[in-house]
Amino acid sequence: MSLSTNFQPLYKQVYDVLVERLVKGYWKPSEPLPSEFALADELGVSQGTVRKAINQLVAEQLLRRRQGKGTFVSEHTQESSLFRFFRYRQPGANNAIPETSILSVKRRMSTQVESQGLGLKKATEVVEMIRLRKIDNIPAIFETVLQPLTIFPDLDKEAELPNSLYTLYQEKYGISIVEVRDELHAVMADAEVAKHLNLEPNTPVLMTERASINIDGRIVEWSQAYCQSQDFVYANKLK
Amino acid sequence: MSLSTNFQPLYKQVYDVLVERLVKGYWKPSEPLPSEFALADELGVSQGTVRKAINQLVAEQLLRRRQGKGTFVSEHTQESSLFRFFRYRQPGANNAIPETSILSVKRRMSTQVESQGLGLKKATEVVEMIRLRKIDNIPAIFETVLQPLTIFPDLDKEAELPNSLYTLYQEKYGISIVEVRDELHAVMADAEVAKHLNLEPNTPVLMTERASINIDGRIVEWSQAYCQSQDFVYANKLK
DNA sequence: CAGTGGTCTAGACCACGCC
DNA sequence: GCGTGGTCTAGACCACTGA
Repeated sequence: MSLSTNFQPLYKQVYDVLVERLVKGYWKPSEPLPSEFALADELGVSQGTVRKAINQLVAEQLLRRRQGKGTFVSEHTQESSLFRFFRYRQPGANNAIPETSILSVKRRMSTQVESQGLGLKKATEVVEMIRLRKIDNIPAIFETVLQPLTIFPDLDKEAELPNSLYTLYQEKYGISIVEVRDELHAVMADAEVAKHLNLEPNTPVLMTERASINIDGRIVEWSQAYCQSQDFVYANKLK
Repeated sequence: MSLSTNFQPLYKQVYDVLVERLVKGYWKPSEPLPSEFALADELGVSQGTVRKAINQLVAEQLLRRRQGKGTFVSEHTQESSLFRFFRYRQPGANNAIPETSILSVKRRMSTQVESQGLGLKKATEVVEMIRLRKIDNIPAIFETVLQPLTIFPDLDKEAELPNSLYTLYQEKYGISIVEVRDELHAVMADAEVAKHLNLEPNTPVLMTERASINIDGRIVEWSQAYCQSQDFVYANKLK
């Protein structure tokens, strides 16, 4: 493989090759990559250069390394992806893991707002999932998730929908979520939200709009979630 | 300098030495550090090891490097610290910079909630600043900021309070904020908040409690901010 | 034990900023 | 031209894993 045609640093070219292979599913989640020396030989660079590219992918959590064992493609396990992107918890608490129940799944066309949230100019056919998530057995989040059928064909026919959808995305559709973008609003709970969250009408709730980004940079999911704000907060560390 | 007494990797020991010097103000913001080779000589390690430690500090934004010039201690300029930690903006917008006006400054003892927010077991004497921040000339955020006087002696006697306090903290008090922890709530605007944000009473607003962390790991500031949610959102990217 | 990643070194050359 | 950081290499040794 020739790497010398353009003027990016070698390690960046190696990085790009690795990302491309990950995107294309050349190595599957939880599989090991070849060793640093093997990759270095194949690509015609030194082991240190491969290491630098791999380290960046580890920092971005696309790969994991274990000394003595090897370098592995990250899996989105239930717990890791919940911990990583789930921000709601009791005030001061460290972490929370929600239980999720699906209220409905159907196909429909996206509205204009939703299309825009998905980064599209035109309406597209989507799967709409409505879910209720509980934290410590308290109804916490009432959520509508949209997935374009072009990206997730026949997602609505899945027999089992897991607590964290990202696991399913990765295993069945080759989609690895590497980033989410949230916008938070404070709104009044409407009758439906209040009912599901067990609130008085006209209680303020947190509303999060979230776009989820695949490893290849596309928005592949858009959701709108209402979280009751009596018992829960959206916690965020900025560095 | 001997680095061989404990069992941490060399680069980590170098990192710790550098952090300690930064905490103690051995090098001031915007000053250059010695070159990699000079540091390597002084500490008795190779240049590559120093580089690894410095790279980590660059990733944490405590240092900045410029090829051909040197390595510099980050300054919290007005703009950079506003961009870095200011999360409120119009939906879909990329960035916003607020204008800030100070409504009041006084000394008092912290309440129990505030002491806890500051990570303290007992009440302490604090400066309380109340500020109103506008975005695009719209009153957006009504905010109460608390600083312990033990950390910021005579802060209430400052003649000029800048738009971003972090600049002042760094220049006058040797405090460098490296992390903030936010908890977001949705609450009803009370009469005072509604008045300042130009809202009808009983409008839902976003309330953010923020603890700000110094380079040495201490919480040095705690604030509570009410942001109107008609025009603005709290935007957050998670990776 | 062999194979993996983790650390550390020494030295080469390049790209940039400045005098 | 000189000094800085940026990249790349080659090789040594250590620490962990599993057969």
